[in-house]
Amino acid sequence: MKKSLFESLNKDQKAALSHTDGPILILAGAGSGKTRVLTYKTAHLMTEKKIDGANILMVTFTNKAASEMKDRILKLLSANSQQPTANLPFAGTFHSLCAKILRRDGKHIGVLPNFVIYDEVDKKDAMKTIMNNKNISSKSFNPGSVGGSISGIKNELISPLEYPQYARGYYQETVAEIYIDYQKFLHENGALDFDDLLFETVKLFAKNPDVLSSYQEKFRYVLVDEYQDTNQAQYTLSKLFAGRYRNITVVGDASQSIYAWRGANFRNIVNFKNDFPDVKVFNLEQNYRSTQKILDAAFSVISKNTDHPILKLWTENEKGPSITVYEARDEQDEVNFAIKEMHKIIAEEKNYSYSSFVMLYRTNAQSRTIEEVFLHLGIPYILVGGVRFYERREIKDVISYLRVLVNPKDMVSFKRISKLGKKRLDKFLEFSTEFDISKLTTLEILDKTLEATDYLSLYNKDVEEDLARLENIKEVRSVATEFPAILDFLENISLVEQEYLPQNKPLFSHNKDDRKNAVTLMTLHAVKGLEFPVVFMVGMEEGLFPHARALMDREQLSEERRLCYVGITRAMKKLYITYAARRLYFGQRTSNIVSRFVLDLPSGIVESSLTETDYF
DNA sequence: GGTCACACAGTTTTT
DNA sequence: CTGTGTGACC
Repeated sequence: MKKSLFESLNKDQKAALSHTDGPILILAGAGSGKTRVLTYKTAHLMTEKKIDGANILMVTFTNKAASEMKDRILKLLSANSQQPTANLPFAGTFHSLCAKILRRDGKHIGVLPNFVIYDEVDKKDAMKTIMNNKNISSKSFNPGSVGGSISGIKNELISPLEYPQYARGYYQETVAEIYIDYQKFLHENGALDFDDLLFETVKLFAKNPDVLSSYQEKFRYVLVDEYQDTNQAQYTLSKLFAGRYRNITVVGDASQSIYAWRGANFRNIVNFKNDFPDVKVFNLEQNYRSTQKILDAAFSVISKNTDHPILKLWTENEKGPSITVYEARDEQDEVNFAIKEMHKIIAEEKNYSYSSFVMLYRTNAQSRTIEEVFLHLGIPYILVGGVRFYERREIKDVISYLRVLVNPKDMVSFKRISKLGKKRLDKFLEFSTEFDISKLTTLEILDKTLEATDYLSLYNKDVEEDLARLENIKEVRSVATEFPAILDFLENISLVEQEYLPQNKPLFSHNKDDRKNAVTLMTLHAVKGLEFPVVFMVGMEEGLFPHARALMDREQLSEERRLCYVGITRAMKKLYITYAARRLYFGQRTSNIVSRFVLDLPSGIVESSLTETDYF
């Protein structure tokens, strides 16, 4: 590696990446240059150690993170004036990796290469069908929560045959029965759900040591990002991949584990040394993102957790302004206050615009009031979250037609298109025999389907809501051009959430420049991995954050605290914390007391906004 | 097969 | 408050 590249890293970062072989644990604090170390390490492996990129596996938790990694590695390699390398490392999520493995080798365990991937909506539909067949009322058993339970069981790698021995009580025993039928149903439909992608791959490896062996040979170097958020299945897969060469680097921070409710277990990172006793551990504790006061605030909140290790971050950055805490009269006053502060900052400071700000809340339900105030005042914003693009009704409808073309066994999709009208279905079935889809591009198939079924006539251009749906279908068409092979297309839309395109979202302005210049609104979960110059954390009240459901449970409270830590550490320059004395929640006026997390902030770095706010 | 009224529940959501 | 699901009815 070129000296200049190496020199831009600090001592700890250099140490962490120059150790290339054997098990390595990098405890990387918020804003400590984690992605940097991972990408440099990969570049280092390729250029210095002459490792073929094809022998390196990089696993991340989002596709966005994966493509960022790829971009940055490519840049590093070309900056290092390497010949354009033929092989770049595989960088992707566990799910996309497993989908690829199963398409190739799933046949050994009865997984056919044209399987479809069921998302949460499909899963719920499947669950309803099964529960109906079993005469289980969806009143006493909510299909969504049964699905969630089964997901948890699968992530623990417990099969339908094994689960009954763990099931306790009526609910779990019923889940055990549904689980058996659900797996059978998926199999009959040629479908896998997200959890199956992982579990089936583990099974494939368990039953076919030679297949496992071929992947172990291929992936001689394994790097796993966000290791604190791995579940049992992902943890097992990591160990399997690294089982032969033991060149495994895991990166993460227990304090940022916020997906326990989804099976993530931060103990996987805490106990990594039990799995690999000869592990080399590196701590990255220098923070490049935030002011000292923000780090102090974050530390004072997270240090109340005693169930996991906590990194003590430090920075060479300035101390910065105090944390502003504001008690609003109600939820509208809260947002008005935030906007007033934004305007002050924009007016007084250079280089600040609406896009410098993010407003973070605990629950999506809170976003509506916030949006209303933004709309009312005409402030541009981008709302991240809500209904996922590919789970929107019109998208699911259109995709279902395509899925049935590819996999006629898929009854969930078939049922869905059946509900779109008898005539439409007949025309579709007639049309489906007329073409050989293997000879057509995705876009051609899509357009022919839309034409044959006259699907678009369901919507009326003059109705605003319908117009948005038509726009969304247009967006699917543009994705279709990117993936001319129908199987690739279907896999992509299953595994890759569409970017948040402002035009899908209620936006104040239709002017292109204004779109970029917008305040971001999102949940605390969604902000992980991002940073903003100014962060507003709103609704800091007991019952909202920490959420009411977490109040009675130590572990859940600990996770809420980590979530708060994640929120605080997103801020680069200035942090605002607000709560409302009274708020409208589910149509009820409630008054909550201030969040314990606010009370945990050290008084020396906090100022109440009743006084003049202190800027930069 | 489609529509309407009513009841009811309502964290977070990388894939 | 509001989105979703259910059951009754045309």
